[in-house]
Amino acid sequence: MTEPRWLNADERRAWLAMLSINTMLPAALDNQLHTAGKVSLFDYNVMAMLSEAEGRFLPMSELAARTSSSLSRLSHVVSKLEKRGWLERRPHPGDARVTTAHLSDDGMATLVALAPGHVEAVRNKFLDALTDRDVNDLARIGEKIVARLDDDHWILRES
Amino acid sequence: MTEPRWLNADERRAWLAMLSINTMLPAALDNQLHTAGKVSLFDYNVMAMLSEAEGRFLPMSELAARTSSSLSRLSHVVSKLEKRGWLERRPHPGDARVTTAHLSDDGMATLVALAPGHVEAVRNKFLDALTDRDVNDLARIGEKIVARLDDDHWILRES
DNA sequence: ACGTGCAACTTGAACCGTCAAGCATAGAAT
DNA sequence: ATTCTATGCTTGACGGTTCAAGTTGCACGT
Repeated sequence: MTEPRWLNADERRAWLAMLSINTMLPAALDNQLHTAGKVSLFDYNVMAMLSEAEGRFLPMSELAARTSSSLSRLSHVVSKLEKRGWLERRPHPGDARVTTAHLSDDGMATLVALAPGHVEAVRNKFLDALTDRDVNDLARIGEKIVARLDDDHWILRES
Repeated sequence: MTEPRWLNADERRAWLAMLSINTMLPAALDNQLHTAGKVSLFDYNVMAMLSEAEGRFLPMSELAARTSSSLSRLSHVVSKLEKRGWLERRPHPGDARVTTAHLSDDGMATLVALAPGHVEAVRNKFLDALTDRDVNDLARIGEKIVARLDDDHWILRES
């Protein structure tokens, strides 16, 4: 039981900024997406990840990994999006335990319609605050943090 | 209606990392705090902000600003913490519209008990991934992003 | 072939956050 | 004085997230 090492000035600045960003940034983007199309940032992301996958489908667990979410959370959301006709669940041919989520044409159309406004918001609320150098530094630092939280997170595989 | 500027490689890396951190980091810290004392990261933060204030109290709106939250969210949480005996609401002497939230001795004791484990988790899940230089860069970049989201956010006042 | 364990989900309940509405007070305008 | 607008906050309903528990199917050892 030793005395904990409290945060120094820079650590505190970094931590408080991170904390504020964590609540304000998703709120701002959620807001834009919700007024543009009654979709949350998470909903959007689920569909975006499917749209980039081969054949526009992924097993639930892979989709959960790519959205950094729990399987439970994902399952609820997929049910919701399925009711709207944007997604479809299908059994996996090779393994009866796995369910694959497929992005429907309607889902793709919705995503395409929402994408420009969303990218604009990402720039407006986030990237436009930064220089090219900042963006590069942030990518490097951000990936280190991701690695710390999950050492084989999918975003670390590509680069 | 011009073609939107899609993200380049570094922008995409920074954005995806930010997105993953936004979901995984609060989850990890929430987890630690919840198993240590049935408290959420937000609950902890509310109490921490009060503990650092003069006299251990703040008006609701100031507390909302310091936790980057809506007044509504804060009000619900303060009610919850009040029921646990950690906080107390009092009317403001000078302005009958404002309510002040006071951290009780019990609340302070709870916070003191939780603090070492929490700081340890912040280091373990976040700061330990970074060099001193990274921490400094992140503080600078993070504050730019915060400024973009709210140009007179309280964390920008001190520095 | 059978049991044991694990992996991939799904579900319902409890909890938390957001949103829209409402209320009381303060301050400004006339 | 009286109205008008803005500020500060609370509340309840709704929808989303988490948590614990349960189901099904695969893989492996015996």
